[in-house]
Amino acid sequence: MATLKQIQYFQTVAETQSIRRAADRLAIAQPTLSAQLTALEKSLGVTLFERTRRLTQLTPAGRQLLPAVKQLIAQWHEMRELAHTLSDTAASTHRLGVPPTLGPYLLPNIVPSIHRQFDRLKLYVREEPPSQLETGVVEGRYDLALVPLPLRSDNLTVDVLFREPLMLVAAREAGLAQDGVLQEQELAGMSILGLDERHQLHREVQRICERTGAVLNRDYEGTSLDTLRQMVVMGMGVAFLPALYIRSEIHRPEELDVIRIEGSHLYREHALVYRPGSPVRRLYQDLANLVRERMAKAFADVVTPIFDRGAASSISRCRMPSSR
Amino acid sequence: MATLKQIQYFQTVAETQSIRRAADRLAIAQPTLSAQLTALEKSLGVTLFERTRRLTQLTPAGRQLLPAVKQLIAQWHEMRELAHTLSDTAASTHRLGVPPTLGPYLLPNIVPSIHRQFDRLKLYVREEPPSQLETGVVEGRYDLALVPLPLRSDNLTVDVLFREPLMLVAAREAGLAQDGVLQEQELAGMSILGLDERHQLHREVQRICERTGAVLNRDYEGTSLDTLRQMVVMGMGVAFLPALYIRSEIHRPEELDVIRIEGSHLYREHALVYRPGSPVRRLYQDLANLVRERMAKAFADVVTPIFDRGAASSISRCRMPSSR
DNA sequence: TTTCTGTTATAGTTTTTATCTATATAGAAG
DNA sequence: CTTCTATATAGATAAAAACTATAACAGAAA
Repeated sequence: MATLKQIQYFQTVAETQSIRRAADRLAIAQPTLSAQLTALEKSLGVTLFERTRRLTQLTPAGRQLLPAVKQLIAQWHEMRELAHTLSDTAASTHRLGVPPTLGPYLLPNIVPSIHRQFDRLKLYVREEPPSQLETGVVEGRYDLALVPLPLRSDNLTVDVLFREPLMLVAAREAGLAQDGVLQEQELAGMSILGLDERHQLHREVQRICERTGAVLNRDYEGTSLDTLRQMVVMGMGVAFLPALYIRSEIHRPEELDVIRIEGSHLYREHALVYRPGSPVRRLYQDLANLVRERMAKAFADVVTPIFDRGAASSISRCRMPSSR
Repeated sequence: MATLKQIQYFQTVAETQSIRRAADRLAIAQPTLSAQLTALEKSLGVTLFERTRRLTQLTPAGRQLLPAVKQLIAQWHEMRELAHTLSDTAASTHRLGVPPTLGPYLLPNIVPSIHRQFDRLKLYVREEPPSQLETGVVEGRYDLALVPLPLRSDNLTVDVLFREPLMLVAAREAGLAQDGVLQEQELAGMSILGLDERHQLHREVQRICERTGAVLNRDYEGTSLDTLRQMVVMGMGVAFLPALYIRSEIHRPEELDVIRIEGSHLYREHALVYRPGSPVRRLYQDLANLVRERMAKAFADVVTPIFDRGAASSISRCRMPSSR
């Protein structure tokens, strides 16, 4: 099988019309070049050069092969250049999965600062339910994903990002919000609207209801946060909505009351996950930090960035792969 | 420097998502493949694969490099195929030089039968004065050329093709042609029109004039055979024209008398020349034979093919290069 | 847990091949 | 006829690509 070297030799000899000069230019010995040319001719089954004492020029066949050779080498240089660009890991396209209840409300604030810091990094973003995101990362359909905790899979690296409160939202006329705050106990018996059970948020709200004595209304379930909000506006009940959603989408406070619940565990936690073996995990850690910092700056009033449980202790049941 | 092999390995591993399976498909040992992949990654400066126990899949960078890799390999196969086609020497394009006083009148009869016998051979034909044809072949601007003898250069292989009579042409009203034949002695004192001195034919006619005592009229010289013919038609004198030209172009015998001269050396000889080192000289010998045979069939009444002085003894002052 | 299985990585060896130096050979030029 | 220059050949060396055997390790199964 021929080599790229041999093909480059071919081109150089064709250009210089001399094995000797080509050898000089290529910084190899002349007999080496002679031998490699012969080897290439043999492997292609064509005599490429007519060697005379005065000069070495292309045969008709060699002449017609030359354009293809040049193209091949050009292609090769192009590929090397692309590889060089990509050698900065932050220059490739990474496939990021996000859950539908977070992505649209978080990314618009995050992506610009990612591009500011990693100017050649590109993101290919898709939305899917968190469980599919996890398997997606494990199976390699994604390079990394934003997912709510806890995780199902135990073979992913987890960088916890931040804690996002779940706020109670009620129609204005319900008159629940005397001062915008309720005690956790006051939730008991309330009828809570939720998303359908394929969403992770369904389970989170369910957990809260169990603990506080509220009742999850399963007669009407939303298929997205927006429909859930509509259901609340229409007076069908109250609902827990993520703080980032509220911050992004609820622009008309006259319609809805947003109520903070005094108590614990009324939040969800989001993490960035990726395969422990990923050669660019370092980049992903940087991305996670970037997200945390960005949250601290832009959403300090809304979410709680989690730094301490970051890079060091974030790997669940999974030893650090030996670095090569 | 990377090799085409390594790039092919890359593609196979990307396709099979497994070093083991790729090694099987490539019929090499698995450690070899591992090593070659590592070598390629090192030479490109990019980690291409994320190796896990379960499978081996592309990194983001590797994923983006894959299309370039596929293109490179496709290009390579294309080139191999072209080389294979060209390995039949009769499938390439050969640059043929012809003199203006022969090419237009010979080639239309020759080229079709060349294509009949060598159906994939292509000719790139250019017209130039014989002396430039010779240097053109020596310097590699042509692969082969049709030239009149004798040659200036002594480092070309010469396949003599045929002998072409020069016929005397006179205006009808001159009344020279009692029976279409003249004795050589009768030329003495005649005023002969010729081409300008850059043409080989000028010298040939000059030689004839010197021997027969005819006078070469240098007041009016033609720049092509056609203008020479016009000069004869207009009654400016008589001229020697090559038999093949007459056969091709003189369709109106009422205007001109074509007279054969009884005597010797009233002809020119044409040969096919090429560099002795040409790797396809065998093909050129075949072409020469084809021309001779074609002349014997189509122009037996006009020219004399020369077979005996062909392949064997045609090399003037030039030993046969040692075949490799 | 332990064992088994399948995958990649490493070690050590052999074979192949790319490269070098030195020299032969043969046109071309003086 | 000699010298110069270009390519080819020979023999030796170094590089690399290949193999076998085995280690390391994750995941599945016992």
